[in-house]
Amino acid sequence: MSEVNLPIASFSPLYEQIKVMILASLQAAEWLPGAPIPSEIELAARYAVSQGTVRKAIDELAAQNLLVRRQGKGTFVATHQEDDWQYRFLRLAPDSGEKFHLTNQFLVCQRTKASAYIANLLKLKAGDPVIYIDRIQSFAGQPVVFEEIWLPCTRFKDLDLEILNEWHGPVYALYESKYATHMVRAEEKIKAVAADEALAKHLKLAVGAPLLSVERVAFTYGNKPVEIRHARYDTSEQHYENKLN
Amino acid sequence: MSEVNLPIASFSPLYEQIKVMILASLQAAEWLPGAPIPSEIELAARYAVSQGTVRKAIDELAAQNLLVRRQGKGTFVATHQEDDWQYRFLRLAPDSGEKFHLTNQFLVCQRTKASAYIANLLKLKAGDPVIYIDRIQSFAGQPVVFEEIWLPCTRFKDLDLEILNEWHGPVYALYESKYATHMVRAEEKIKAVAADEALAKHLKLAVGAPLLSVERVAFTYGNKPVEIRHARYDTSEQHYENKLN
DNA sequence: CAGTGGTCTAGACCACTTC
DNA sequence: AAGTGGTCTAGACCACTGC
Repeated sequence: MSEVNLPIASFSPLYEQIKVMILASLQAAEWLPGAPIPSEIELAARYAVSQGTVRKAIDELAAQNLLVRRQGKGTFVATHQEDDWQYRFLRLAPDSGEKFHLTNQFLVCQRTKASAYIANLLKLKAGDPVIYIDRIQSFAGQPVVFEEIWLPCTRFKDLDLEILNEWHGPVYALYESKYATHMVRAEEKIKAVAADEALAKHLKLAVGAPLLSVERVAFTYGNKPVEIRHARYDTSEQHYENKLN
Repeated sequence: MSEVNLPIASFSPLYEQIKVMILASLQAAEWLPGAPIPSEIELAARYAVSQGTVRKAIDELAAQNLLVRRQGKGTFVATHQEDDWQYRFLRLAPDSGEKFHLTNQFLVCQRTKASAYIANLLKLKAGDPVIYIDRIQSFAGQPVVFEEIWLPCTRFKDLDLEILNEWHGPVYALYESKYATHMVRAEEKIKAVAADEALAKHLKLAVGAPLLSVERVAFTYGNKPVEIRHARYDTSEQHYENKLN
């Protein structure tokens, strides 16, 4: 009867607490994407723990792709602006195996009110203002992707068609450099659907042609959803790749 | 001019060498799926390194899902026979969110010669003997998945329809318990296709209905491909889920 | 209670980058 | 040469499991 009960939250090792503090600094934009964070020795001093404990915390954050370690240089905040991260979330690849350069064409960028469905995914209220975007991506002149994007207006205040069409590079790099929003992870739900008239026209296919429907919710720091995408891929000459571990 | 040149393979830390040795023991079936490997202290003694070095090696193998750590109990060889791993590679989920119990019906299990395509994926020669399997998986009485499977005859000598239909549980658990073959990872290529007559009949859909085509290559230890699957999913009431990190 | 994995430390030294 | 991350060690102690 001398035991302590209710060990509900039980036990949190030091390095977990340090992960939380580093995450807080990332979320507070104390260290920006692409910039180095303090060295392990400095962080160990700041948090009054050993270097090994800081290492373990950083190791786990690096495994989640939030930080990037570079031996001899330092540890950096992950960014979508680096060459090797440009297409980090793109799983579409040409069947031929050649390298894939998609060109962007933005068609629409307008303010609307969020439907109940979109509001729910973005954790807004139905009717809250959102930005709605349409784009087509082409490969070797052929339209391959038709994509709809929804963003909360609050975070992407002045975004418009001109900004989009003048931007060269991944959209997630634009979000980072102009809207201080770094995408950390995403979830996709995939179905096969038949092209309706509008889709068939955009992708230059027959009505009824099978398309891959990919719905994505993308999250920033703190598991905050900030972008919804609904893409349709023409998979006649390309495919969606996935690795299972 | 006194420097050594050609540091091509450069440097391999101790824990990497230990990973290689542990992998060798796994591949040699010295420790079987589900069984515990020796304790960290034993391994440290065996390899004449510190416990910390063994820990790092095991940590990385556990991160790749080759080993499973259980505090207080030991470290175990990963297996598809555990409850929580039953559907480790299944990414299909019902839209409703309810839990997904698929029932299996095997239609065909016969010996053939590998086509050039299949042989290439399995790293065999065209014409080498393979087993060809058809199955249908149903959810709540509705057929949802039609799947073709190719296996090298050498590894799955006596596999037949009776064995398949008497087996209750995941196919990968069968491979483990009867054919000493543990699947480590897989790669999938996904497209949208239209149902042909045969598919439409199997899945009780109209000809031309959009289906998700999922081609999988599954690998055992040593990156050896040992199974090809070509599935077609009816995604009208379910979807393929993926997480991007 | 003994045995397992898990945490944390302090210190030595190595590998890589930059100046 | 100085600064960074990376490896390795030895030892103390904690948390969890099962006998």
